[in-house]
Amino acid sequence: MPELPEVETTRRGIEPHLLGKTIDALVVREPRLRWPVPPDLPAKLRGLIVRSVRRRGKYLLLGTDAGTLILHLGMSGSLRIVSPEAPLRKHDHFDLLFGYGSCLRFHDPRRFGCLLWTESDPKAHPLLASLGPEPLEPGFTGRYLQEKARGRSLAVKSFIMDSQVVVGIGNIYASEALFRAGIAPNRAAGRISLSRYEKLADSIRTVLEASIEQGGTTLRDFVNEAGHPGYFRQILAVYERAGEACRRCGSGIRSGRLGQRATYWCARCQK
DNA sequence: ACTGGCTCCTGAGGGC
DNA sequence: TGCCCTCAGGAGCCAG
Repeated sequence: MPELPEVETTRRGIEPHLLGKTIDALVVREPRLRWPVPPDLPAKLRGLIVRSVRRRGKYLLLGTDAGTLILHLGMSGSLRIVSPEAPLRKHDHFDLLFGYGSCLRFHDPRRFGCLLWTESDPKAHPLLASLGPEPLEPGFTGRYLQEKARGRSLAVKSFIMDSQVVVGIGNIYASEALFRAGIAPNRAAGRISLSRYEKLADSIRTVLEASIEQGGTTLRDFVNEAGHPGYFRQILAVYERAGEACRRCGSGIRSGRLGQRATYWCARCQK
């Protein structure tokens, strides 16, 4: 399930195949994604050159001279570079075809992903306008987190999964980062000290960077642009390890639900 | 202003 | 072998 590391892995994988390339066609087989793919999009894209392949949070942004494609992988989406003749699988919802005979193919069984288009500054698009800072960029600090959490009673895990607080942290990395920071997931966000928030900001950076290095985490669906899985799963500390021994203290990893989400933690290491 | 709950969707896995 | 149920989750949306 794509979180920031999986989207960044995808971005890095597809970028060299797309930069400077001309879009020949967009072929939409299933427009019913999270939001419908605009019906006039194929006509708009034909002949445009991809000038940039960027990421904002979990959104991929393909920049052209006329506008920007906004793409989200939802929770089961993946993008692969394939030959246009590659056999179609179920749930291959659209192809972006390039003049040199290559194809960016979107696959998404649950259709929570999206493909949208904006001709204005993408930062001003409603989906992107209220996003919080990037966790791997300088504005993201423990002080920022503590400031943002002031007076708030919700659980710290839900707090760091809120894209208006910080982007890119989904259910897997929220549990992992809290374990590394030694903070219990249900602790009220507004009642955590500055020094512990500094440790949490560090843990978030560390866990995201480590996962990007491993090519992301593959639990069920995620594959990179070449169709290969990511390997971060092998070093997950708590996620989907209920009942197994904590790698740090040996006691059993707990699991439960918090804000309708599966949550994993070590009761001895996290307070 | 916050917070928690619901919703979209399909496939996997468990129980019987 | 097959059916039914539950769960997985990103994030917008809405009610309280």
